[in-house]
Amino acid sequence: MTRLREQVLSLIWQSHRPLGAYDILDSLNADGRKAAPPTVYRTLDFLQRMGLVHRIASLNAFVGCTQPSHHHSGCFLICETCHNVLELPSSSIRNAIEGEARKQGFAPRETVVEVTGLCPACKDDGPTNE
Amino acid sequence: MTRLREQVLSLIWQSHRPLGAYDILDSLNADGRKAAPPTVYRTLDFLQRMGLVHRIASLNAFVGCTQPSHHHSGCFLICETCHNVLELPSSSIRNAIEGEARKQGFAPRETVVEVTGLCPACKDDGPTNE
DNA sequence: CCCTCGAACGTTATACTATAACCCATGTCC
DNA sequence: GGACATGGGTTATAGTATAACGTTCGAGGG
Ligand SMILES: [Zn+2]
Ligand SMILES: [Zn+2]
Ligand SMILES: [Zn+2]
Ligand SMILES: [Zn+2]
Repeated sequence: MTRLREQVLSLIWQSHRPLGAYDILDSLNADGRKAAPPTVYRTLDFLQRMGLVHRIASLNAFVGCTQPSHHHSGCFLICETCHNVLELPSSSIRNAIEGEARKQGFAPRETVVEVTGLCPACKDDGPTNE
Repeated sequence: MTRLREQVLSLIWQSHRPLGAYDILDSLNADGRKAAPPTVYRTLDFLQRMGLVHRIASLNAFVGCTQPSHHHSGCFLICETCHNVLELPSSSIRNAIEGEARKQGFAPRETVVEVTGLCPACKDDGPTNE
């Protein structure tokens, strides 16, 4: 864990929404570091390999993992209004999906599950607040 | 259904792999049409709204739907070697996921399920053929 | 018939996301 | 000290997507 990696991880943890790579880049540069895109993407790759960060494919953005203890593909509920993301403990869902895949003779390696919709707060608050 | 839309849909159907928007763009232009990116993206938006085409978020690419009769989010098995994609009839999986989401008070609208791995053919053929 | 309106598409420019390729500094092992 | 691996800076470029505006054409109403 280097200073750069800590810095990026901390940015991701402090935001409760997914961060784009260029958001992170801007924060780093605002913070005095002289970074360019490859720096950020390399760091994100590392954090993903460590299981500390997930990429949200449908948003091109990155979130901290809430169960970094073991490697896993995540399962995410993404609010379209407030943009908060909830990571579900996904093992049962993933098992179901990968079971279905194996039934087709397919050997799963990585599974993306991303549900977009409205979180409890935004669902109840009606269409008033964006 | 206009000529352009038919043309794009036919390109997508003829390819058994996901096509990138710029692949489609190149095909159109090779075919005499003078198209630019917005033309392609607009057409793809339309075809998605019609339920004829799905976007694969983890590939930034588009595939034809195999059950265009009713609107649905797809559930895809994506081979990392041959790049073929199989769309599963996903209702049971989607129900499970969306049930889990509702348990959290979340109102699901769209669900992305994308499994990458090896298809039956590539799994058995070993690492020989790319 | 002429007018209005909206849909489809062309056109230009630009934003956003990600990677290639190369360099140098530092640390470890022999 | 030399060989090698890792981290990260630097420059350039590739790949994906949208904003904003203009033109054409056809449907429907006066
Ligand atoms: Zn996680
Ligand atoms: Zn919300
Ligand atoms: Zn489908
Ligand atoms: Zn395959």
